[in-house]
Amino acid sequence: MSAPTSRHPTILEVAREAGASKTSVSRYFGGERERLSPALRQRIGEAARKLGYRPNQIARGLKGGRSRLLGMLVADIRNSYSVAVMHGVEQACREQGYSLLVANTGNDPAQERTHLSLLASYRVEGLMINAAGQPTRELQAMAAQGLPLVLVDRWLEELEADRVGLDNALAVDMAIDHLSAQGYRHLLFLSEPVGLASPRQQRWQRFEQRLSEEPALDGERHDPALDGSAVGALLKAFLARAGRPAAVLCANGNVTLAATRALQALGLSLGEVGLLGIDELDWCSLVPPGITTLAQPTETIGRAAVQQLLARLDDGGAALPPRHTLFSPTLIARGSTRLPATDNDKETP
Amino acid sequence: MSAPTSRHPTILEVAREAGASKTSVSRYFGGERERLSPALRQRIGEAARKLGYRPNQIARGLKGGRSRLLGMLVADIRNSYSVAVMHGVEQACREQGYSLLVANTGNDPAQERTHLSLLASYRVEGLMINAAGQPTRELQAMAAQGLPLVLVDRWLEELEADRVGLDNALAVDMAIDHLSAQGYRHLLFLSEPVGLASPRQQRWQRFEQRLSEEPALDGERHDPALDGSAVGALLKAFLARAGRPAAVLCANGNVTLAATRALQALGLSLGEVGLLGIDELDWCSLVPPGITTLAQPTETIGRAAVQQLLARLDDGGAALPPRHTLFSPTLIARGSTRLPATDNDKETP
DNA sequence: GTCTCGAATGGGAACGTTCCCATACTAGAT
DNA sequence: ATCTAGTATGGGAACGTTCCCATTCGAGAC
Repeated sequence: MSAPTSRHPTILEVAREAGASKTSVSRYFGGERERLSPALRQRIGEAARKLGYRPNQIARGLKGGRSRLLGMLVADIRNSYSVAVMHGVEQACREQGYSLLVANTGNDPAQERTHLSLLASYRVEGLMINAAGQPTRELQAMAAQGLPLVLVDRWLEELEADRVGLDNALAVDMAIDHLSAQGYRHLLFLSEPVGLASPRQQRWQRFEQRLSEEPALDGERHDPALDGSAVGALLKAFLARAGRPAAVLCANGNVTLAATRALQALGLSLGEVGLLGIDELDWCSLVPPGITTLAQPTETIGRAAVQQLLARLDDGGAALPPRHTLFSPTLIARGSTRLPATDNDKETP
Repeated sequence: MSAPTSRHPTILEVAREAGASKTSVSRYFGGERERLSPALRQRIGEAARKLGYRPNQIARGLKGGRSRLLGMLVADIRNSYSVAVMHGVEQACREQGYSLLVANTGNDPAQERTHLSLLASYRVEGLMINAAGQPTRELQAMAAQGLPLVLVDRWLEELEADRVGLDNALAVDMAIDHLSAQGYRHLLFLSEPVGLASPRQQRWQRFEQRLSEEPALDGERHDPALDGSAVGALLKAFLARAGRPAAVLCANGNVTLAATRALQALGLSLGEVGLLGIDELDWCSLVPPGITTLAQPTETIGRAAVQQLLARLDDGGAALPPRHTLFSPTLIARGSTRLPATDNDKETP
């Protein structure tokens, strides 16, 4: 009542001011300016400017069913990979005239369900999902209602939906090839708990497969919890067991961080024990002698997700089969995968 | 036409299914369940579940004027400080039953204006602003329309609005006190180009003030562009000029990154040349011997912003004076501000 | 038995758009 | 002159809610 809110002007007020009808004003802002006579066009433009009119997206969304909103469900907004992808998504959205409604689930499956229905209630026109858990049922329901869905990075086996992400098998291949070429023979694959997260599963499996194919290499796989001292103990035991030259392949950025910490705590220098991480982080070049990484084209992945969504939106449910778009990582070789020259020939000390 | 979209059920369909009126269903979902008889309540609940009904927020927002949407304008979504604050914002929003519409301006003032009016067109109920440029005019207009505004971290002098952020003077004080206590005498304050960014200005000014008050200390201030080799050259020249023991105070995370790179390139070890950064980053403990930082309570800052916004929303424009909420940083002391024992007494070599 | 009151429920207008359809006018063809 | 087609414009219904205002009904007071 006492609010000093000088209400938003409506289309009707602009029409009155311009001596036109609301239909004409609607056309003016709805991208049909060419249909208006130059005189009317000008009058409307002036009136709108004078009143500070801005079309109400809410009302617009109600009538037309076009909310011009795209939703993105992010497992962990503090994860730099997620943020980088989101950045690409955001840019692409803007370029296409959409806004982005972001929901962060904090890796909590319960939150995930809540947020999913929240996004639905805003009638987003499409949804990008970086799943924390397995909200398959909910997503199937949404897909059945005709909502375009794109799974980003992580996917759900039972869900027939478009997917965008890294070519995980290729990434592991590149990692192993590089480590092998650099002279490392004993490999430790280190992951966060694999669980149901598809990228972790894929990287994990590919590692096993490749190792079984390469007689010159041997290795182990582990997926410890990253908090606590498990990583350090694991590394120590592995190095004792495996001998040299040994290297650690980190399945994602968090693992790289934990492994680097652990190696430092053990007083081991990078390179002498090889270290290669999937995901490039801004500090990887900083820790001497630099950590070798496989960088994901995060921005591209984000843009691809939006593009895929809009393609679905366009073809109006032509029920094309799900499309999977995979991207290749880029190897950034640094000192952490360079064996010290002097140690060249003492294979197993 | 051919779309397999099995339309969202409406309140009317639920009402029909439950043998009730739309008003009752509206009450059921509008948080007035107690007003309904247990029998009716149950029938509506069942009908809604059966049809998979979900209130349409768009329609809801139109009639009631309550979009249940809060907007946040972020200068750079890839900046870990911004993301951390955003995380707090997002959590607080969720807890209060709001959703968050995020707009990233990529530090581009033009984008900023565009996004501001975009957010306005979705009729967000409040706006958190982490400004890239100086959209004072636009913000004044929005504030005049009764839209609650909170400036986060960066603020605009001419704009009378609530502010939430770090106590920058205190941060610089703590930094200088720590460096001084650790035995450093020659200080270099390094910032990104100060320009109009208020936190940079405040830190910059406080540094000058403090230095003029402390005869035991001397120092310089610089704000080079971070790309290119300017930082390295600057550091080298400063160290030659100033003598030892010298330390660098980095005004934010980006600077810390650049300075660390530059010191490494110069072959200088951390600690021998002191390094203290404002903003804690996850790699600061990794670079030997660890980088001393002043951590901001980012999560708290984000939550405070939302809280402030909702407070304004509640008092319905009681025109209270703008409120400024400042938070204290936490010092995390590491090796980069510990002088090597042997160098204790060669003040100026 | 009538009156009053409160609790439970429902009808209808309004929110600010879009979009279908009607109308008015101009110009050229007949 | 009349008809046709096209262009510029406007009126009104609809989108799915909320919220104001009835209406109904039983219980207790008179």
